[in-house]
Amino acid sequence: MPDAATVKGRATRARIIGGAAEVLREQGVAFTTLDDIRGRTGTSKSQLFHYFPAGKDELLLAVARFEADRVLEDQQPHLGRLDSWESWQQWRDVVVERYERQGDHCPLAALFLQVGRSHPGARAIVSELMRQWQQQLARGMRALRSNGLVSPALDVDRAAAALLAGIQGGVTIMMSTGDSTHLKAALDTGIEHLRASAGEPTAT
Amino acid sequence: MPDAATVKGRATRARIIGGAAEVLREQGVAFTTLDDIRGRTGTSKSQLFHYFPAGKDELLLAVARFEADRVLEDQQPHLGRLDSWESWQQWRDVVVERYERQGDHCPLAALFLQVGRSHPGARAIVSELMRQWQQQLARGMRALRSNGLVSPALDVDRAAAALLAGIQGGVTIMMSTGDSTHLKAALDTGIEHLRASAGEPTAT
DNA sequence: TCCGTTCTGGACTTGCTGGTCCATTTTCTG
DNA sequence: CAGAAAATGGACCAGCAAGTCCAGAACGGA
Repeated sequence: MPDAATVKGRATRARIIGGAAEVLREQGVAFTTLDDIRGRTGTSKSQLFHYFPAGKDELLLAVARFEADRVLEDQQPHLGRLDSWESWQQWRDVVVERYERQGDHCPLAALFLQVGRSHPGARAIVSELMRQWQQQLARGMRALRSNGLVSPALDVDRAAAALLAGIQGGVTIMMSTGDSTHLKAALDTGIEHLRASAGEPTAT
Repeated sequence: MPDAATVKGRATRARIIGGAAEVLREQGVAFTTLDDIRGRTGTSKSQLFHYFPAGKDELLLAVARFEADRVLEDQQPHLGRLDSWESWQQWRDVVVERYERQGDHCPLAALFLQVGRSHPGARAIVSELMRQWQQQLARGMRALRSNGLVSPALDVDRAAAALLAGIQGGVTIMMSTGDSTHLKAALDTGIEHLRASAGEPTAT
């Protein structure tokens, strides 16, 4: 898997992935050529194919992995410590801020569509990301439950799945409309749903 | 706007759009060429450019419009009559069924990414669809409120935005993972949230 | 220092695909 | 029926972008 046998080689490979990620965010997958990536990363055609022998698809997949890793990292440390209402709120703010900054680009979605469902590796990346994300949300909900902040009857896994869906959809809609209202609504309503499950009255 | 001056012309144009929509669903935008569309629709190159002078982008945009129109239509008449818990449930089932049938293709998302944010018309289509969809959900919630089924304090617009986000995200996740769990969770949790706002106890 | 491996540069090929063009047929109008 | 306008067929073009190739430079181990 480590496609470089040398320190220098690994550095180049990393530079290619990072640079490609930049270009892809700026131009979108559909409008990015290998030459664009070559230009940005200061590499030559042969380097691209040296590190990604299978060509463009392999490179795109590597970028997808790279981006997927960032997604959860960017939400830390908050996502890992969802054990109080304050920490949920902080996490919520970080998510909103992160995606508002990202604007109307979702590198992952684009990458996925380009590489295609046919490719075995593409699905795995997204599936794994979603699994981990949901798992962390569920863990936070269980922490709340341990602290007696939400009802023991709450179906944690379903609530986590719903919240995750809301986030994804909020981001999707923001990409299309440029408006983060839906993302915020999904997050706030989701958290509110947790609060309500504790019987705590909800202030709108 | 009506780019055809003749009955025959309009028919051909419609055939092109419909056929293109099929091909795009099957192969994905990234892998569909004008020749594929030409083959499927039994037309010639000159016809394609006769009805869509601006070329491929214009055609894709027309298909996007076509697909967007179907989205809400497919949810009728349920989406228009969300005035009882039963009707909400029916609508929910229709949505799940529709997207499970559609499988892992979201023509709109793909189209949008391909045509690009740059294109002025692309955003408008999606924005308008989201606006209408959310509006219908909100109307349904107001109907519930009129019938005393949900709390008057419910922030209808926010709840509708959150529910819509959940649906979008559920579909997105399903496209990536092939699993409709998240979509169902989002729908069920959203409806449950409405129910809870009425003070009605929630069965899990 | 020497030799094999890795890394790099960049010219070149090749196939595809969007788009053009014009001749021909069909349809509408009066 | 005649002439114009619309619709159609399909050959052709041009550019682009992915991928190939090989020569040469840098590097690492003995």
